[in-house]
Amino acid sequence: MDKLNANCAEKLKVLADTTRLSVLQILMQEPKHVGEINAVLGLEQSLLSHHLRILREAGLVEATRDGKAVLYHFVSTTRQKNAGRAIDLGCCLLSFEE
Amino acid sequence: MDKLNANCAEKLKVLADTTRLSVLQILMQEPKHVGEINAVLGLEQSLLSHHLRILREAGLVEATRDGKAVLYHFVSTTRQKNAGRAIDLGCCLLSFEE
DNA sequence: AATTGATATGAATATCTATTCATGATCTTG
DNA sequence: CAAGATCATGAATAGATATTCATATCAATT
Repeated sequence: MDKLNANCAEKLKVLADTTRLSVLQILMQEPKHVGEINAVLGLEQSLLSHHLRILREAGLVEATRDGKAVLYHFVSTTRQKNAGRAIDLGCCLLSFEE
Repeated sequence: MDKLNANCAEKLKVLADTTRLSVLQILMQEPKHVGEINAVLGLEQSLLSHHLRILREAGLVEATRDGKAVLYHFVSTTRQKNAGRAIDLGCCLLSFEE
């Protein structure tokens, strides 16, 4: 029961960041290259890269090579199909729809 | 749009902690005194108190004096009435039901 | 194969958050 | 009202996370 919470907290930490939320919002609309994402956010190149890694390791986004660029897309799970604009953390479901 | 995310991230940070999740779980069942909460969690007295303040300031719990003890209860919002075992952050809804 | 473009990685640092410790406040009871 | 019980607060520290900077990787192009 405490271990479950630790796991859940860990996943929430991934989302509890302005930059990562912005990235997710962007990718929830459509897949984008790193450069395109940063055209919107205007961050230090490496900083965005670090945040993308965190999102990747959390399984929230996936990357595929596309020429010299890399294309990122939001990973939607089965549970999300029923749940509109939401993010499935396994432990809980974060829904943004009003 | 970035400010909204900043606000949302701030609220998620409150939840992104093992101890605070545990406290919320406990209080979602029924109101409890600080001592009762700590009978379950077994933390340093002041540490629990610090976490309770964070939850209070986020509007997730409320405290009322009860003799020399203090009774805490989970604050449920209207939006939650439709949403079973969930936490309303204003910016988004966290649901724990499976 | 050398150069350029696009992204990732690692180490160093800065910033924030959790934890502890000592102390203060509030209520009850003898 | 002094003492004990319960909880809160503040300052100090430890620990974690974000940010920067320099460098590495990988693919395309010349």
